[in-house]
Amino acid sequence: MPDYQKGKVDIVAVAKAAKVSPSTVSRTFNHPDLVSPATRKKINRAVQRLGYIRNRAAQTMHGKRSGTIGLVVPTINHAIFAEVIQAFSDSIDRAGFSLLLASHGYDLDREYAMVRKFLEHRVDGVALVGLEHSEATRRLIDQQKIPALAIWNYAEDSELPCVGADNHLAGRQAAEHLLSLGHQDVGLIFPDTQGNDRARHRLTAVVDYLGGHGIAIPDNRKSEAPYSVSQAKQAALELLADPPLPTALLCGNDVIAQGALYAAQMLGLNIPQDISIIGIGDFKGSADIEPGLTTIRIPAETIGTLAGEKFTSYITSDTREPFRICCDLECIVRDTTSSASLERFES
Amino acid sequence: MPDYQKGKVDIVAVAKAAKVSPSTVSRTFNHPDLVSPATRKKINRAVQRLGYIRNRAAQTMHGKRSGTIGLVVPTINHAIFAEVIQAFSDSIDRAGFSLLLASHGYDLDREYAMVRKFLEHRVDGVALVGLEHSEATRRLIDQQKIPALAIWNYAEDSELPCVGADNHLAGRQAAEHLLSLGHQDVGLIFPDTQGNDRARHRLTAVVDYLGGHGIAIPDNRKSEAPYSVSQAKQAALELLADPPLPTALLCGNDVIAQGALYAAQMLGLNIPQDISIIGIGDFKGSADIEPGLTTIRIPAETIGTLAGEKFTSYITSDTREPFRICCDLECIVRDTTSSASLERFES
DNA sequence: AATAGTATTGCAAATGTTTTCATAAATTCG
DNA sequence: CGAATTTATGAAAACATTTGCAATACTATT
Repeated sequence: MPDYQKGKVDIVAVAKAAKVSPSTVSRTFNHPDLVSPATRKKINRAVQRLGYIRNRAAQTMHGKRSGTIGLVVPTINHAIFAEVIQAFSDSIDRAGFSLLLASHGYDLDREYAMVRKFLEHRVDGVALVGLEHSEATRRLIDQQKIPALAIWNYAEDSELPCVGADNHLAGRQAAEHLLSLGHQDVGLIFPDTQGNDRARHRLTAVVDYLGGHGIAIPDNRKSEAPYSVSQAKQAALELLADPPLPTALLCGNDVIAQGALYAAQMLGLNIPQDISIIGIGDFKGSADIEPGLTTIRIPAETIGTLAGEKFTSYITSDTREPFRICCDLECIVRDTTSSASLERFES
Repeated sequence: MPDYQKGKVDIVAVAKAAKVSPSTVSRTFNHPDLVSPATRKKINRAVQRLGYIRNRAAQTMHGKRSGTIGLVVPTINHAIFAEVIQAFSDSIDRAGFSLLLASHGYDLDREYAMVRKFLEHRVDGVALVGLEHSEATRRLIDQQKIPALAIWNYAEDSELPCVGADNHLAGRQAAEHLLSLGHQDVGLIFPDTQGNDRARHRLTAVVDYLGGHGIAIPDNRKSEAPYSVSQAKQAALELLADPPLPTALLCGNDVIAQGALYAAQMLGLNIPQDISIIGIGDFKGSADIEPGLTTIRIPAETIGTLAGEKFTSYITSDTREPFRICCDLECIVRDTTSSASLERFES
């Protein structure tokens, strides 16, 4: 019968039960090769019997790693980051780390607070979304010399190691696709770009690219909506309120595109004949919608997995070679975009 | 100029800088009222200057709470739990706790492993999804006397404190709604109920209720699909392959319902005229789909928030009064269900 | 059989806090 | 003004580990 009875099962209780010294118990865990098989067995039996569980807090105090990595995301709620979080979590779990998660709701001051909180917990590293962070956050990371990682964005000159995609490129590819189909009258739905460099990069790339090809976007073709299907739907409804309709809608991400799609369906428009819609992201579900959403695929799962692998090995290595990994984008053409001339013809 | 230079900024470094003893520094954090305002100011300045950050690992070792709560969910990826995770995270954050998150992919043995991992980190509590857990998990929680919470399900006789909804009831309400519309030929799409008591409770309730009203569900009206839009779409496609079509589809959750909806649209069916579809969950987005999905609303956000509040106060109280909270369901009728007779008539 | 290794174990110091207890300083009151 | 409190601070033990060093017990070698 186990006798895990009254609380306190620590390494010395185990030592006592196995009739060895605490050091030997500790060694059984940390350097099993230094302990004779016989004693090891004794100790393991004692561990079992007492229901002992190692105390990482105590280990951490010793300068050993805490075995935790903090991830701060803008939001957990929406489809946007769920996939990266999942992949990142699984990936670091495989390397023996646990995930501390927090969200800041697109408020960079809260992001700072979260990082600080994680630092109190002595995480072995902090992963943040995007490359734009408050000065305070950057200083903190710098001063505390805590391994940090930027996820989701890529920039060849980023301060932090990063694993992500080039959001400028994502915006440009979306614009390119529309242009290649002959669209000249494009509506834009993007979120507020304040504190959201992903969105900002995409938007400027889109505007620049179209501008570079002689297409200016008048204000009445621009709409702002947060990453919410219902609010995007609303915004799209307004954008499509009075004719002439734009021939295409380019959306800041797939959540917005989904909203736009529903809005168009609600208005009885045929997609893509009456209007083309393109998103960015290729979130889970974008493929399944009817009609399937054309989008620029950002490989969230790959990013999360890779980020986890690279970051954990960065943390555990003693050289700490910085790295920057750019994940490829892909224009996934499904059924929400088609040639502009055709649209004009049919309408 | 700050001199946070060479690593080790601990409480004694601060003490030295402020020319007080470490005890006083500690007290400034934990019992500010016991230290004179003047010294407090000196200390705070030193803290600032050195960039000191408290070490919770060391505190934890002292028997103080670690300030972390572990949450183990089946999956982060899908819409299903994203909302609860977000709400729970925010809620415990407000109470000063940090969230350790892990997922087990509907594998209860992995759930056990995750709980164990969290225990090593000396979390102040573990929250699990659902009431069904492996014997090992239950024993672990029991032996370690760790505060535990079941989220998402409610049962009046649950072993663990719980905050959630009654999934039997959810299933019955869905069936009731369909029956009240006169549907007699109902197709079911549910996930594997192995290790998923939510789904199992819903399914048995549906079958029982319909059975109790003389409606048996033949095997060819039953289909299994995991919580994935695309796979559910596939399953629905098969279920709707050969006539006669059922007049309604009752789906295990909204993700599946969404897949079913897309499948029906793909087959050119009119919804709800040709076929009614009802989901369970009312996930973010279900309201926005076209047509809006009829579903049984499980108030995820409320559950997450409430769970966080109740659990943190449970943990911090010394009495530890167990609690069980049942959150109300609501049948949200949108545009994917309508009367069966009408359907027959139109077809 | 004595010597030199090598494999195994234990001792004790160190890690960064918190807290109890004791002490010193400041305040109140008669 | 001196005694009795009250307030503010410090010293040291405790928390659960890990690890460098020293000690002991083997094994192999000649």
